[in-house]
Amino acid sequence: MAIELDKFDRKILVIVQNDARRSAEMIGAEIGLSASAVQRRMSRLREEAVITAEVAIVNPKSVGYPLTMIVDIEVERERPELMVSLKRWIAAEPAIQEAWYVTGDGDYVLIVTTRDVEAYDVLMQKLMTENANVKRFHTRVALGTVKRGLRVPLDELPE
Amino acid sequence: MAIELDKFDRKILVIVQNDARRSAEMIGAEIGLSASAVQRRMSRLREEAVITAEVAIVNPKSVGYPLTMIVDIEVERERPELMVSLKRWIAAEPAIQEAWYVTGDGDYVLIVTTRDVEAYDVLMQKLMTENANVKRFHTRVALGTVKRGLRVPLDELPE
DNA sequence: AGTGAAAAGTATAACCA
DNA sequence: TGGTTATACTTTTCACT
Repeated sequence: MAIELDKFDRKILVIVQNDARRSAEMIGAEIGLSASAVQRRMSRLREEAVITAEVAIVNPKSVGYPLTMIVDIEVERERPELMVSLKRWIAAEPAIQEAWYVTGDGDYVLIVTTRDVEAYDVLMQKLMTENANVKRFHTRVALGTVKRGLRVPLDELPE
Repeated sequence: MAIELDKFDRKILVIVQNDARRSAEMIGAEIGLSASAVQRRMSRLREEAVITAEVAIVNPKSVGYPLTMIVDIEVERERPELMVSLKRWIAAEPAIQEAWYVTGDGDYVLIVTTRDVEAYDVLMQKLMTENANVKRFHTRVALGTVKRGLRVPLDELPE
């Protein structure tokens, strides 16, 4: 699963994790490589799915999605087929931004964003109705976002 | 805070939230607008910080960061100045990808990624030592990632 | 692998409707 | 605002080290 990355690859990743619009020429000047070498490495990183996507980050508040909830879900693990369909349900629901299956008693942690509490209530009722294995859930509302990102801390690596 | 976005803006955002490499021409063809109209809207969206960044998403596993932890932190709220420095500490720590201040008894929720459990232990010891107001923390390890992203569900909007 | 240069594709900005 | 055109960049591809 881990792919061989040299110093240059890691430096490129550190840069494009912050700004994917940087031209290969600029990146090359920064790390000491020609533009075409940077381009070739970028295609390889995309090819090997080290870079899985290049996306625009939208400010939720400026488009009317100010609410973020951290939701703990307790699930009955007895029926594996229901677990599979729950995962599909989560994956298909746009309001659920992130979801992990975590240590503990059959728990999932969800990050959910909605326009208001009503929309959140509707969503969670739908979740309970359409997934019989969800026993209960516990909601925490984000009062403030300290940090948000998916950046992998490559700059911390030795060398 | 909320900015006026018409149907075209929202369609553009839906597309670039998934793929920021799409050319304005392709986007225009998809939504029925000329390339330059799309470009102009894109610059406006960047200008007004509706789009806050365009970034490459790196697969943590392929670069040797397989561990994700969901960490609940309990904080003494008595001294506000310590709260401020805790927030700064979190913001400055690259291993902490996300952090929210949430409802409950002075709690933060953190999403942390590290190379191994040792690195995680070191990090959390450092957190406790350098932030006197952190009373205790509780760790859940992500056994599986169902979904990961920062996509705002604009496609759900009326019209 | 890396470099450098030509060809193809994109973005940016000025102008008209 | 949206569309069109001209110019400047950027990426892509290819020949060579």
